[in-house]
Amino acid sequence: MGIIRKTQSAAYLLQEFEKDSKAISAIELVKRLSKKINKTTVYRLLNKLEEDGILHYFLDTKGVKWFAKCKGCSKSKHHDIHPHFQCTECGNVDCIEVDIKVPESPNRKITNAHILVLGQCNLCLE
Amino acid sequence: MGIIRKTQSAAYLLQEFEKDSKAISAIELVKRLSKKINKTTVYRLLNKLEEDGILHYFLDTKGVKWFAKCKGCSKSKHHDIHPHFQCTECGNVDCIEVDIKVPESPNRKITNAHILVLGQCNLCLE
DNA sequence: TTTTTAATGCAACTGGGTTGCAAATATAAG
DNA sequence: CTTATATTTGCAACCCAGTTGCATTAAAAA
Repeated sequence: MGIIRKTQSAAYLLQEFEKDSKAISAIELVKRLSKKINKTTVYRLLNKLEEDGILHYFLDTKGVKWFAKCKGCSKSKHHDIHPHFQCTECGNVDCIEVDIKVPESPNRKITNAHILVLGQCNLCLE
Repeated sequence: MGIIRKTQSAAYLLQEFEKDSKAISAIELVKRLSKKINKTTVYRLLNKLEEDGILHYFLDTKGVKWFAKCKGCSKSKHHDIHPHFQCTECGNVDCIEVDIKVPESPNRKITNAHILVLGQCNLCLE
């Protein structure tokens, strides 16, 4: 897999990530694009863009997939091991641009970590 | 909800967590107990035990639920904010008994964190 | 015991995500 | 520009972890 053709669908999808640089759930994308792109195609594109290092994804507390633009990732390796924040009130998700030190653990070889931070976002705090 | 009756089903379920103190996926529990307890009941018991602070749960990389015994949690509050480790080869999951400092983040009130550490376990390293 | 109330089993459902396959579309070849 | 080739797309049907409604059963209270 990999290397995407310049198709209409791919353009529409990437456009959504240009608007604002926030994370978007797959479900939300399927809804937003439902008039232009088929659900199946949205999921296939998302997976392909992830493989190519254009997007990265993670799961929220419900196990739902969220996608966001990568910064400095390549097809061969994702460098996006940053934490993600989800607001427990409004459900919005952001990337937290912080380098994190993956916990050490004896007798194990640790290669990655998924960190989801929960709380209230600035909008919901007021 | 809360406060469980001493039923056969609950006893069978808790017995599984006595055997070894590892985390067990809901799917695995449903399988193991399929001859004694109905799938629906397993899920209902798990949720109830979680509410009561007997078990805690978290999601793995696929969004599947895993449960493990709590240590020092109460009905009113879970204290299990420790990381969990999942082996990318065999899929087994363990609790990592380490206190972690939840990342700070400006303009947000952070209350919790889900940390899933990935890598190879001691058995799969050999 | 009998009554009350919570727990259970069953079948049907939910919903995020995937698959098979034929039709459409982008790119390469001529 | 036209045709050939290969990737994408849409559709419908499917997968499967987890949930819900409801009648039945089994704890615990009276």
